[in-house]
Amino acid sequence: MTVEDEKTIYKNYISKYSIRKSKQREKILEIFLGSEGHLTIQELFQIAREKYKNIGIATIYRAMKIFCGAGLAEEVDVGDGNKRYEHKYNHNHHDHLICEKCGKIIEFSNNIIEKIQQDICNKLGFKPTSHKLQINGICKECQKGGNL
Amino acid sequence: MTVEDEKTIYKNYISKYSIRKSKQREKILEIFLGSEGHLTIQELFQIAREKYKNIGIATIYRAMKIFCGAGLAEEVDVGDGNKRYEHKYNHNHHDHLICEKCGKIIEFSNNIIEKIQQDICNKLGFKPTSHKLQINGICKECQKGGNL
DNA sequence: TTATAAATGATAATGATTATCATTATTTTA
DNA sequence: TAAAATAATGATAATCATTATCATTTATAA
Repeated sequence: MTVEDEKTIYKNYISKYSIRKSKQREKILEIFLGSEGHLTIQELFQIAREKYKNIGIATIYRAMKIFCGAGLAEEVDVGDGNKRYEHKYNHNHHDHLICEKCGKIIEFSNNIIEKIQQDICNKLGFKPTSHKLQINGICKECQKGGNL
Repeated sequence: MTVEDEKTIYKNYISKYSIRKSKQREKILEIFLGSEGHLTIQELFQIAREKYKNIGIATIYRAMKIFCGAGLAEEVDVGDGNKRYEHKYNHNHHDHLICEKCGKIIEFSNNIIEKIQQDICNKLGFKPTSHKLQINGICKECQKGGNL
C-alpha cells in the first residue's frame, strides 16, 4: 500500500536527520497523503484545523518543507502567488496545463520533450537539476462556458 | 532602428488608450529598451534613480505594467520572488535555462517542443494562451567553480 | 526521571506588490 | 491662452505570503 510506503520513507527520513516526531506533523502528513491535487498551505491549514483545533500555520509550512526534503512532496508554483504541493513519491515527472478560468491543473508528460531538453542542456554544458513546463490557457469545460 | 520602432509602438499605445505622457515613464522606457537581460523592478528603480533623482518605485511598477500591455515587455518569473522583465517586441518566444549558482538566464527555443505542446493541447481540447519552460541547474562556467 | 534540545503556536518581521491620497503635470475646452 | 478636468507622480500605508522569534510544550537521551 503506497501510503504505508510513504510513511516508512517519512520515518526513515526523520530518523536519519534526528528530527523528532510530532503528532501535528503526522496529522499533516496524513492529510497530505490522503489528498489529491495541488493543495496550498492555506488549504492544508484549514483541513488540519478541523482535525487539530489549535494547530498553527507555521507548523504547516515547517512540515511541508520536511516532506519536500524527504522526497514525498514537491512545490508547484503556478504563478498565482501561492505555493502548492503535490505528491512526489512514485509519481513520475510531469508538466502542467493550468486553466485560467477555473484554476484546474491538468498533468501531462511527454518523453520527446524531456529528451530534447536533455539534448539542449548537453549542447550547452548545462547541468539540469529540475525543470518545469507550464501551459496556461482555457480548459475544455470552461470553453463551453461551463465554469463562470 | 528597433528602439525607434518600440517608441512608436509606445506612442501609439498611449494614444489609443488615452494615457498621458510623462517624463518619468519615458525615462523608464529608455532604460528598459537600452537594457539587456532580465531586470527586476528594484534594478530598474536603481538605474532610474541615478537619472531621475526623485522617481518613486511605484512609478516603475506602473510603467512596466503599461509596457507589458503595449507588447513591449514581458514578465518572467524565475521563482526567486522577483518579477523580471524582458523585451518582447521582435523577440520570438523562447524558454529559459536558469543557473542556480550565478543567477544567469540563458534563452533557448525549440520548434519541436512547441509543436508537441500544441499537439497535447489539441488532444485535450485545451486552448493555450501562454506557456513557459524553465530548466534550473548549473551553468557551464559555475561547474568549473568559476562563480563562487 | 531528569536534562537536553527540538517542535509548537502566536505573533512580529520581512519583502514584494498594490492601494491611497495629496500634489503636480498634462490635456481639454471655453 | 487660461481655466477646468483628470491622469500621473511620489510618499507611504495596506496587503499578503512567507519567515523569524520566542516562550512554552514535548520528545528523546542520559
